[in-house]
Amino acid sequence: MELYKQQKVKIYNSLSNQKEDFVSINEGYIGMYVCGPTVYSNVHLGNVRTFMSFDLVYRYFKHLGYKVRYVRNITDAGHLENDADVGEDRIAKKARLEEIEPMEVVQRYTVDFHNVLRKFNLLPPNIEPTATGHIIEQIEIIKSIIDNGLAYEVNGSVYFDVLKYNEKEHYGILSGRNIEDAIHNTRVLDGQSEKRNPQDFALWKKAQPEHIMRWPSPWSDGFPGWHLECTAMSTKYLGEQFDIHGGGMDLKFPHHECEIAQAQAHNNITPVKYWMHGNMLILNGKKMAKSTGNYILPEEIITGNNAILSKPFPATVARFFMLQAHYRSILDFSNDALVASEKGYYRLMNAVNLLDNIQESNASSIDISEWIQSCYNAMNDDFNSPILIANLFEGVKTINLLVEKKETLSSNDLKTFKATFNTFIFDVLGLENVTSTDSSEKLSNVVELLIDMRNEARINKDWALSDQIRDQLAAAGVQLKDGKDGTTFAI
RNA sequence: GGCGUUGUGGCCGAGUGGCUAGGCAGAGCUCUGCAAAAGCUUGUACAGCGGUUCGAAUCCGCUCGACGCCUCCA
Repeated sequence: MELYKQQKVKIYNSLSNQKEDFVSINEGYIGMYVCGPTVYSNVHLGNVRTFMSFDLVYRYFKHLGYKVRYVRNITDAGHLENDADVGEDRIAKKARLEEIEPMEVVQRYTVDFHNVLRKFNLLPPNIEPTATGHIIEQIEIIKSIIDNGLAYEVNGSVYFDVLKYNEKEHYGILSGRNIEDAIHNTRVLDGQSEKRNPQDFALWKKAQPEHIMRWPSPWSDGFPGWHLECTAMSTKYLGEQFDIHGGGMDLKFPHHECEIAQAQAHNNITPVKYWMHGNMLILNGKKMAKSTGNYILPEEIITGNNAILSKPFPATVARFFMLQAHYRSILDFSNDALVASEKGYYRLMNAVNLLDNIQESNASSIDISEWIQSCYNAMNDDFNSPILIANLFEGVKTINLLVEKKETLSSNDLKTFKATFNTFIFDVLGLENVTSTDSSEKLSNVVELLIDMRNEARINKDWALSDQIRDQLAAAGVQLKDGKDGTTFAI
């Protein structure tokens, strides 16, 4: 029997602001859409956190035996710098500044994005569509919305009529706003706006003559509005209504609100059953954002090449750090927190490495089924990875007791225990087992030699010499670890 | 100003109306020639003020603070 029939997941649905039992539209299948990056610059660590949160969701559903279609888009057109009325396209701007083709910008940062996510061990989505690859689909949706009387054309641009839509539907259903308040709070500043109301948003924008990113349409040579691509691509690959839509908290309004309105205006059905929003990664008490310069690049974690870092960290340690917080909580990034996580991470991996040293017994002295279910319970409760990790550390204690033969497991129990421990750490959390000793072989040989010399000195009870070797190695940054089975070292 | 989230012990970070989160650091113990490492054990907490309750850090109200969105951002 599939695991998902035994393990019932609850998801916090942003639409209802409460945890709901997850029931997929088609049993055994899940359609999931996550808003991807706008590829106009390098992704920062905050971006990575959001995608990692949904990587966790994807991995867990797969583990439960669901057949998941995971779609995550690449925004390579239409994302304006300012509001949908006046700003410059982010990618076009970057291309202008660097004097390269917009598609070169897109290519460069798409490749970077993939490289970064691979380093952090995120699984690729099943479909990764681009906005520019779906211009026709977007135009068709605009036509449909115009036909339904919920969009209007002005000077070659098409806008969504939010007020008209709001007469029958609730614009603001996701973000808990109502349009009347918004109208009262809107600053009326640009008199030359083509929009009937400031809340209206662009579905199609006519391109200025100098604008090089342009496609033909019934209204003008131009480009699609940012919100539209997600509606077009999610509808195309997941259907008019699908299970899960995810993204960063900052996309809730207006982006996801607009998606709901567009899809409803187009198909007359609300597009998404469960909306999920990952929270922000903050740095220096402020949101990480490229636009403010308050950010850290994923690469800088790995190289240590950032002023706030005391040293480099393996990517998987950063992953572990982020998974120690729940995806809906704001997470505060700092060097100290990362250092603390790293120590915990190595303790966890040390236990993983000890698993093979455990010997099976005739009978079990502990009940592992309860522990296993507690791991599932953690994940079933809105993907609570911090609780799962706490349970895994309970498992670490158990492993140490088993190694010391203070507890015992039968052959079957041991097999199940090992499999569960490994599955949650590597398949579900997506951690990788790296060793802290990544020194070169030469250095390793030299240290081994010194260890041999020290051990000889110790046999001769020449403590002065043995301590000198140990302490001077320590001063050089090489730490000796005397164990029962000999001496090892760490750098 | 509006909408929303949030305020937990030295630090990071979970959580529930009454029962230990967990990690790091600290302390004690085991091991060791000493030390380190490793393992085991362990203390300090729920912003403030009211209210509901037999009982609240957990529910409600107010105050103060922080953050996000309200123009683009994962």
